[in-house]
Amino acid sequence: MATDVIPADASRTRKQREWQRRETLILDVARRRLSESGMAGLNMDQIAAEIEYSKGTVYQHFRSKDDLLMGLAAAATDSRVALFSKAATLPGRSRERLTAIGVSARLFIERYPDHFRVEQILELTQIRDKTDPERQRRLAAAESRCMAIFAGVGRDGVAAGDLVLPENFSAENVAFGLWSLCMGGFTLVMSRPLEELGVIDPPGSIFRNYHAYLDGLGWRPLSGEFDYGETTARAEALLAERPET
Amino acid sequence: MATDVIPADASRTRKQREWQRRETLILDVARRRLSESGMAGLNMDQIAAEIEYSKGTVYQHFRSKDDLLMGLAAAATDSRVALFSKAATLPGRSRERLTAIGVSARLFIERYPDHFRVEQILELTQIRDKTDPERQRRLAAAESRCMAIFAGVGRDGVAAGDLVLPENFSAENVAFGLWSLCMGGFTLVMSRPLEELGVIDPPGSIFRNYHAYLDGLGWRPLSGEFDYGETTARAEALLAERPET
DNA sequence: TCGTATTTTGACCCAGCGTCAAAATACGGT
DNA sequence: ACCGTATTTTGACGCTGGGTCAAAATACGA
Repeated sequence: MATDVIPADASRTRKQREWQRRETLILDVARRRLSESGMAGLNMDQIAAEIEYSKGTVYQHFRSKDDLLMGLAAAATDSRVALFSKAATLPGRSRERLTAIGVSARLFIERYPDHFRVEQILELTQIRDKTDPERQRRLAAAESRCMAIFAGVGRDGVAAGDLVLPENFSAENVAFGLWSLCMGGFTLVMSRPLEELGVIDPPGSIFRNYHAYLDGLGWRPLSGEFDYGETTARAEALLAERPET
Repeated sequence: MATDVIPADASRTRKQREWQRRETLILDVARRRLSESGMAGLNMDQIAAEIEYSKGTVYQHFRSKDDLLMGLAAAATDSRVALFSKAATLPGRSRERLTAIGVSARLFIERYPDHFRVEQILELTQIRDKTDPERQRRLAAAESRCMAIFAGVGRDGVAAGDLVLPENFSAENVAFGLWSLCMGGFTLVMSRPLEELGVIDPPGSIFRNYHAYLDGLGWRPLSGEFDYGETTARAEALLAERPET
């Protein structure tokens, strides 16, 4: 009976595929719960029930609840990196590409609000222990890639003479500034009723702040001498493709 | 025997004082634990043990663990407001006072790192329910005061002709930008090894980013035409007084 | 068909939050 | 000084939810 003899290799991969599918399933369920009802709503027993496997099985994928959170963060950062790299391919001047990255930061939050929530939660929950080192490594690598994308654009700007970096200020420092502005801005927008405090159009304001900062650094062309609205539209078109999770 | 007849009024206040003392004690212990070992290290039983009262007594001050966290946040924001208001009194041009506020944001983190940690944790932990409405009100009021301080400086800047606000952009929007920059910046500094990612002198970079942003808005005098180093030194001197908790 | 390796299961342990009836204490009146 | 009432404090207890592990189920090869 040759039919029931499945090559060990194929069997292995089929199993691996199923395992992978299940891991994704766990992450999806966890992400939804976390985003819907916060940390309080994330419960290992419920996750197990929802995916129709036992708790022990969940614990074979993730060694602890924290590790599961870390898994969510890694997935989130991966999708962010995907969006960023795409944005950085926008044809045009360095600051236009930077604009595209800014747009992608906004799109990231619009498209994957759950991922952003997770990133935020991880931001301030000192986890690190009790989590799989491999997952930690993956997260760090993804962050590193984000930085590298920025730094690349920055170097191009310097090379083209559009940007002159101050002393002791690298392209990564600029990235740090923009990152602070976006992260801080979106965090505040999501956690507080800013309109009530007198802030007009907070989300739009983030974009404006982004450009004000770049203007302040003297990154040419300045927003007064260029139509970044058009650039934004092009970036949105570029990033509209492939709307998958 | 008139001596054992203590006026009801005095008795009441003595009790109130003791109660207040105990509340402060609880908050101090909780803050230290939280800052030292994160959420995992914050434990109602241990707090009770450490202050040498029973758990029930702790629960008379705070209706839940979340409520205790909210209490910590309120205390943190209060001390921030104190620092901000002081900073806003620096004599000089509007942007100098803004510089002083920036300095106070840094000092806040240096002086009360525990408070900052707490604010961060609260930032992303959806609590609100299960907490005393009065405490919520107090927290919102303190945030509102921070905004008001900024907005006041902004209005002065506009009045003096040092700042021209774009359309649909209020002084509060500027505050929002600076707030994002500082909060995001300090959060990143505290949570990640930025040097490893290529960022030179992250804390100093926050200050530079702050001024780059203000330059971008065209808030005069621009950093190229004024010695804000001197302003910073003055602000530090002003804020050095009264180093109490 | 059977024995071994692997995977899955869920009962179980325990930490920790929040409750509440009982104990302790304070206080006012006699 | 004594007692009764009001207030405060206590800690045992209930219960939820994270994490473990021996036993059951399943897969696989001979």
